[in-house]
Amino acid sequence: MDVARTRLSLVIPEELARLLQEEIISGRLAPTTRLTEEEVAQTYGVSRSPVREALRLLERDGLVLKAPRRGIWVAPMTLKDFDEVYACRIPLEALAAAEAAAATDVALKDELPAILAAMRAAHGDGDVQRFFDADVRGSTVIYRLCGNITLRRLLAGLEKQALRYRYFIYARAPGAVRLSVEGTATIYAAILAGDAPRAKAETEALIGAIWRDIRPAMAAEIPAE
Amino acid sequence: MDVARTRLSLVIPEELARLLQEEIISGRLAPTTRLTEEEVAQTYGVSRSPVREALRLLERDGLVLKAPRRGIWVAPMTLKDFDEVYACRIPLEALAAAEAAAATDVALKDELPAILAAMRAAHGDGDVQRFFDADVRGSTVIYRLCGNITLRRLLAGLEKQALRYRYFIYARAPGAVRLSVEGTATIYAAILAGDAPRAKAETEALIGAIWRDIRPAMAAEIPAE
DNA sequence: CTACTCCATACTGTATACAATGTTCAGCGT
DNA sequence: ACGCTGAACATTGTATACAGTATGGAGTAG
Repeated sequence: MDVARTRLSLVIPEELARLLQEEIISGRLAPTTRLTEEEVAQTYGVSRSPVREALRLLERDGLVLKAPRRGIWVAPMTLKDFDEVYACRIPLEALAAAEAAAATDVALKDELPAILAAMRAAHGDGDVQRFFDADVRGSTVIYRLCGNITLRRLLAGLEKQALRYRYFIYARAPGAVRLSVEGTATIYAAILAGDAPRAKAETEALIGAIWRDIRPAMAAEIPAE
Repeated sequence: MDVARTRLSLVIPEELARLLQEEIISGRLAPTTRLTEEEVAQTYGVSRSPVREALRLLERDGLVLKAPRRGIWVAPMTLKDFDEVYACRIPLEALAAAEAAAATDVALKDELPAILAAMRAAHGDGDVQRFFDADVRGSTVIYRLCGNITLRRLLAGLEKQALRYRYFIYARAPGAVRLSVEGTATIYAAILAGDAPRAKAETEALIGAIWRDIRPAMAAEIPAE
């Protein structure tokens, strides 16, 4: 398919992983769906070689599960997995926020207000997709600010799993977005003020609050494990 | 090479990654060494396909760096990277220890004393390699105890980077091993007692102490970045 | 009707061939 | 002498062919 080839032109495995990742996070590729290399390859008009690499990348990010000689499936969404992701996010995102607050890259910090505005606007319009795009951009800015490449690597692997659950809930209960928007505003303020301990504490508080807030709805919609 | 093929018989990329990982952690493959796929393939008597997958795995674990179309290098050891790894280890290892303390798998917990004994014995003999083998086994037991698969995935990627620095220092200043042995004893005691908060606090204390303890020697031996 | 065996099939894993790109160094011009 | 250009080379990226294994269903025995 020529359209796919064009979009994949730079580095096929990474681009392919990004496309598949969007499918999985948005739920268009349902949990436990079987992915065969040949089918993915034909869908995107490439051979199995880059597909295999893309699937390894998705495995690294926890979006697919792989069993040797048996195949690959979209990772199931379970309450256990949800809890695990949030338990790990709290300390890691807090660490990232603290380092971001201590950073000196003013130009990068100045992007945060615009991102917050975009989140608010999307929230006002009830546009979940746009809210997510802004949210992801905000995370990216914080990761770049903190400059800890190792932490960035770890968070990249968590963020995608987390977004999957957040997308799932927000698409069903858009009201839950408000909690995220307001908490994000508080965190950005702390980062802009250069207050690392407060950025850390506010991040721990927000992620913990979101966790508690959406967990009951999650428990009603997905299996325990 | 037949010997290599035999050792690689199960799942070649994973086995290959494990062998290369040992080479890197032990320093036999020096930082910034260029790795060409063909050369690795010939060394182990396999084709480039599994080699490429193995190198992706090592990239995931932060042991090699990859630039598209340009090649792969053993990741450099720098003070910045060292600091990053330890900053991330503190909250993640502490979380793992806390969950391990709360676990109920008595059979698995009972393995800890033997592992501690092995660490002490290796320390007594000044055998760095054996100390590390025991240390890694201990980490594995804790990860299995805590049952948080997501956390396990994140730590697996950190542990290898961390071991590289620890191996580096211990091989030069074996006395630093004592700190690790005694701290580990305290943590294991907390886990066996089912005291999650103490396991968490002791782990934070130990990793922070090791960090501070070996950092000056590290600063003298490796570049800042 | 059930359970077990065996075979066909589909898919993953590995090897190899081919394409494309980055690097290096000789040769030329300034 | 120095810098630039370009072509040969080395190496990665992709496609395809082949090998080996897990799965599912037909067929048969109990």
